[in-house]
Amino acid sequence: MKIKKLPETELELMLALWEADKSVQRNYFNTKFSNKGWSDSTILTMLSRLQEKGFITCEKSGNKNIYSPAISRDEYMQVENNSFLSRLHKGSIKHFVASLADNDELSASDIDELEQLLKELKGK
Amino acid sequence: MKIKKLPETELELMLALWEADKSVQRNYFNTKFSNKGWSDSTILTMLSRLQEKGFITCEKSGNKNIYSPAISRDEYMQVENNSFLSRLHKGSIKHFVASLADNDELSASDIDELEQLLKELKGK
DNA sequence: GATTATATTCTACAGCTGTCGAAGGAAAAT
DNA sequence: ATTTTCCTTCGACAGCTGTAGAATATAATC
Repeated sequence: MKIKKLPETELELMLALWEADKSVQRNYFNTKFSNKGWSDSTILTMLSRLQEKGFITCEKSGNKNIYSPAISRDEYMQVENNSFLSRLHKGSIKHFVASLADNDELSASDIDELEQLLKELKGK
Repeated sequence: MKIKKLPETELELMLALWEADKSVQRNYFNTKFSNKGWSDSTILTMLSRLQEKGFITCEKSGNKNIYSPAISRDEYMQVENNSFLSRLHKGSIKHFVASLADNDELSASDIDELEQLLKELKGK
């Protein structure tokens, strides 16, 4: 029952589904990803793979499929967050932020926002 | 000349190579990854793929290969860091930290360390 | 120099991903 | 009831990954 990381395209669909925050039908993805030039088949294949993998459930309404998430965004985020930190930053958020700073990818406003956020978190 | 993300196992080799911080021969990886149970062939295949992809260079010394990185750790980290943030956290480190907090994956000491680091960064 | 031990290169293959077109079934339009 | 239109399910296929045995080249040993 361990959650695995999804390949890129399947993840995009999941993110869209979580964002919808309700059950949707295939068409939702079509419009959402109209820019990608994916054929209906492509989207349906990805959805059925997500289903096999246990990320979504699918029920029929007439001839149409209705999709719902079977795994929550938070559950999945945990997997991705941990995987990222442990693979690349010794499992520590501090190392990650330091890495961003090393590469000049941390702006002054990023720093301010972060400090602000940390202050709030401590308040709890 | 855009750097692409590496698959898991190739990345592990690269990380090891960067860590070595000098040119190494195949044997280095063997000992480093003795726990993985990889055969010599497996390691050599991955190395040759890394070479094709332009991540390392390889020169011969007698019948032995000597490998060196052709892409720096920092360059690569930038790719991974940005990809991670943009794919999953709206491109913002703040959102990422917030996500960790939401999932109770940010300990008090993480927070302290981070604040400390940010303070130092501002000092520059 | 012939034989034995090593290291590398080639070839292979199954499973996963990204992408569909073709085939089949239900709904809508005539 | 028939035709047309949608929608979904079924293959399909090429490229990428993980993994390694077989074949080959090079070095070491007798």
